Amino acid sequence: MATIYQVSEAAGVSLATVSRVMNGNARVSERTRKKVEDAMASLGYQPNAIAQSLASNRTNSVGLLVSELHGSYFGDLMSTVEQVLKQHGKHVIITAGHVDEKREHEAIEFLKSRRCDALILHAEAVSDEYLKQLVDGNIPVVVINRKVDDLNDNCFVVDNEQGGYLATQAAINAGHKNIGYISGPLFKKDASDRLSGHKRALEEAGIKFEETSMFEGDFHESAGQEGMLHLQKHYPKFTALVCANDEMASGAMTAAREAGFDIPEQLSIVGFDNVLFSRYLYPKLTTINNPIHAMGEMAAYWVLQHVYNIKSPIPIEHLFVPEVINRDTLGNL
Amino acid sequence: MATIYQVSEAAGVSLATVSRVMNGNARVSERTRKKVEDAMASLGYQPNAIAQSLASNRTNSVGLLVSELHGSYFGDLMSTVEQVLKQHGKHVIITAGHVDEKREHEAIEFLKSRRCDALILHAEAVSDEYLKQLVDGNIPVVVINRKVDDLNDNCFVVDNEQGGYLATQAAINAGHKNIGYISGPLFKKDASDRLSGHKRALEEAGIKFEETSMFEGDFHESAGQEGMLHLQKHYPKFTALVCANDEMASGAMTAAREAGFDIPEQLSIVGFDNVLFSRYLYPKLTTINNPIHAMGEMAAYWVLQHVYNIKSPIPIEHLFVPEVINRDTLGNL
DNA sequence: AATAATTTTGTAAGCGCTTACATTGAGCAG
DNA sequence: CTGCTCAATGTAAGCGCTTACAAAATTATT
Repeated sequence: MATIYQVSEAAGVSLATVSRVMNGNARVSERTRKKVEDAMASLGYQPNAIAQSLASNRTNSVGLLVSELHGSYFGDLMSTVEQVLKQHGKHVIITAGHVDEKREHEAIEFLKSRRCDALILHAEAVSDEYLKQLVDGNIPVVVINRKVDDLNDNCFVVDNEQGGYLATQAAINAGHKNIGYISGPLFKKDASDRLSGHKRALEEAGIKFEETSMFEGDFHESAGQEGMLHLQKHYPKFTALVCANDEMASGAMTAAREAGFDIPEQLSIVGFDNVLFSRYLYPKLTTINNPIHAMGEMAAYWVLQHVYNIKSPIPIEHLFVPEVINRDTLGNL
Repeated sequence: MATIYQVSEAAGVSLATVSRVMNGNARVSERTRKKVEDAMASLGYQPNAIAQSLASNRTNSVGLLVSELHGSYFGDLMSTVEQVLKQHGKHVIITAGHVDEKREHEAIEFLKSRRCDALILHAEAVSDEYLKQLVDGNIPVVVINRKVDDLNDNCFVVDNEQGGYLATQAAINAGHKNIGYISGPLFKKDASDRLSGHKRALEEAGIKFEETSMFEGDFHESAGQEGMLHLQKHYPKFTALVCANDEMASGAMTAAREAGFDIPEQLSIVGFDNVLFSRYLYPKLTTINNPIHAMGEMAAYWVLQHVYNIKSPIPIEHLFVPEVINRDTLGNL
């Protein structure tokens, strides 16, 4: 592997000059530039990014923490962030935190030890306190899908309460009065926000929220099935079911079908997130769009602007609005 | 950010000693180890991985190239590889090649410039020649899901021909004689292998392969819909449809439903890959398991063994066998 | 106690770059 | 032709570590 030294020798110039043509940040005469480029080409020279980083204190890479490396939600997020940053010559280092405090913490430490120029975090398990410390530290940090008090400028979130409201409102508008709800784990902010929205829509329509109409799941598919079973038992009069995410909606659909319900004729279902596979479902799932794509994009632009001084082509916004995606699982009563 | 120098000062020892306790590879007396560890803790010292890499010529990270960062197939692959490597303290740097020669090439160069200790590639667009060169170079490389001549020891592949054979055989065993086939793009080795398997099963059953029974798609969902339309027109007698991947099978299912077919009563469908969402489909897709999980695991173990001298807990194998996953879209005639 | 063997620790030379500063040399006004 | 300016290039220090080798401290051997 050729080094800059060999290039400088082959080109008959100094190290510094080679470095200059590589980085293009200082003036170099046309003639020497040519000599250096030729030398590079003939040696097949490839700069050592590690050495560059050490010397310049810049890695040109931003760390991205996601909860999982699979699943359409995170796939979307990773794809988007990578695409935007790569366009500007920056690279993404991805790690997974698996919604576990220790592992998230380790993943973040890893990114820091890797000297990422910035961090984009979808952190669910670490404490607000830790995140605040991080932001106060010497590395720029943005947080996706989580609102931390006093950290508004670093957070990009969808209005989960409004999303929950819209989902339930859609069901109400379709004439439903008895609406079951399968929630996410309520210790998670997004889950409890969505539930609040659900309750607000109910209240606004003059419908009383009944404890038995709700099941607290864990956002996984199986919780949808359990929830469906639970509701059939404890709240049998429901004609519509709002689920706090698409995975659980899918589970509920399977369970509903097994129980002999026609969807949406006998049971309407509304999901949340609008992940990619929601269109593969049959019938196609009516859901709430969680603009993860837009959030990822925005986070990437924030980093470009704040860390690399590349002006964002779109104004930086922090709160994203959800919207109803009408498909086939919500029927009129 | 504290450096090793500050730690050494605080602990009253030399740089070298601090480095030794960090790496645990040389003997250090219990007393000084303690002193150093205390100093580290009180300074909140975090080693600079960049500097470590430069000095040791080891990054403890392996590069992973996938075609896309989204999609269940790659999600699975990334997840698996990361999990295995992380268990052994190694990290994964993920890049996407987007099935484009130039971008794959750039992605690989990036990983090399990052001085990854090894590369795990799901490379679809670069040439065999390039891969051979890479393997001959000074960085260990393994290739997933692609068989390159003379590179058997570095390739991990599923037996696509056999998979294609099994898919069609399953349909034949269910009594079907007129079987449509939606292929992947035939310039891709896996697509043409699957088709060969399809033909072998047909031949074995004494069924003549008809050109009109096949449609060449591009592995995307839309190709499934197009293929379905094409077959209805040119090969209307088909009672079963084998698709070269699950995405296209999903598209075909949608088109079939729109055309009024009951699945599997009027039309049977068999997919290929067994990606995660195939179980979300309705009816649940009968498909061929593509052991991407096992391949990713194996590739990771290969790297651990060959690069880091960590013995693999399972014997290294290079050819993986596909198998039929019986679900609900294949019916008896 | 003296010496050898061994363990523990320190010294210093890099790893491959970037960059502040110094030097060189060309161009130009006077 | 001299002196000055400014663009082009070179020199060398250093980024934060690892590690070969040397030195010192400890333990074992006689």
